Amino acid sequence: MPALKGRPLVVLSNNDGCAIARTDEAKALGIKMGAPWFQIRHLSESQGLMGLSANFALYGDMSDRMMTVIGRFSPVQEVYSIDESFLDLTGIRDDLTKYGQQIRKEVLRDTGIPTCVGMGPTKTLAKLANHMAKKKTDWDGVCDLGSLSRQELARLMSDIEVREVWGVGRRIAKRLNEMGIYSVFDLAKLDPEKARTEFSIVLGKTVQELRGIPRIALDEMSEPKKQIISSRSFGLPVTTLPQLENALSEFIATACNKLRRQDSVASTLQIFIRTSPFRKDKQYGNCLTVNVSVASSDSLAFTKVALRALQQIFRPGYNYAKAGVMLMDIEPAVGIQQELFPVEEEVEKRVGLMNTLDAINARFGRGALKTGSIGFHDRENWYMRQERKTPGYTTNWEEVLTVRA
DNA sequence: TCTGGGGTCCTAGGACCC
DNA sequence: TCTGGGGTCCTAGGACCC
Repeated sequence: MPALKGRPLVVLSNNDGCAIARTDEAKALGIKMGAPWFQIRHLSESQGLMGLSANFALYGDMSDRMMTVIGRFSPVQEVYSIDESFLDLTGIRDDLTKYGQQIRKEVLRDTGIPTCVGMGPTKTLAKLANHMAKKKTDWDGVCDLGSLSRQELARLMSDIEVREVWGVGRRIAKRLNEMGIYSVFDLAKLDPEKARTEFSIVLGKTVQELRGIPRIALDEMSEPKKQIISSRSFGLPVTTLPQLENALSEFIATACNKLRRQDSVASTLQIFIRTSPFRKDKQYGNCLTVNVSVASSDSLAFTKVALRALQQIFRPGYNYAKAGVMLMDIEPAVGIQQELFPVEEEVEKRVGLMNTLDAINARFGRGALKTGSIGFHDRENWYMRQERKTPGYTTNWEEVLTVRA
């Protein structure tokens, strides 16, 4: 939102629970990643802090647009996350720093999104370069490590904490610190073999990547998911079985839709329910994993299984705070049932039914057509709170951005 | 009152096999 | 008294990512 530029602002998680994205201005107020909104809300009066509910449909759409623009700059692109993408720039003859500037310019022009570009001989170094591009305000958002001298690179790497390296999390950073390794440069000097034996294969690769030896391949094709999760924290405590049935049915619908979109079937379902670990109430949580005899992506079949499983683990007398489903043992849909089993008319009908369901929901909006177990009422009782949501400027006809001349 | 959601990879250890 | 060796598969849990 260009109009909000310069304001301290955070994007809030589901239920407006905690801050999951912060502008520099918000960071300057000392707001940590994951800070609960109720603890920082007072800053809205005193410091002009804004908190906005997450609007993932909008972010997903803007991300697609941005990735399309970036993809114009290389035949080989890996979309790594909602806001990051790797490009193979092998063979680019132009000055890479200028090339990076061009990428930034076009993304800004076509989507309004400000970006930074980092270049290096490995993915880990490119990520590091991107980090530098963000931090060094006089670099205009682009950093090509190849344009730096060895000494310059060493000096810059010495100034960055090892925790910033891609693949080094809190735990590993702590252990590295205990060995006297504090900066990125320290880590790059570590013997990769030692990193491998004393930590893990993964860290061994990371060290080699920091030394400029590619060990993490560029994944062009996004692989189909191996597990699909749909879960939510509830807006209010949930106590009854019917409410949980509604919620689980909706999660199944979401998860199975994702499964069908990647042309897969699953043969294992896990469901879970739990109370809030943050409350002083008596606690209960449980999960149940069920193998189904025939792998499918049938929402109705999975709903049945989920509701039966729920009956087994549900205990009355608790304030449930979260529930979810996970689909596992996922494989491609093609040829499984058809080859191993005679195609039953019933199965074919079901596949047709699911296709129709998806088509209707794509056209008339999510939830236009749904199973009876999801229900029409009670949703307010558990569905997430989103009191501070921005309009779906590009994803909802009612909320399309209009410009007045 | 109020604390997110969705993923991946790797490893160790147990079950089981011949 | 002595009690093999080598392998695979599965699962739970830990670590990381955004």
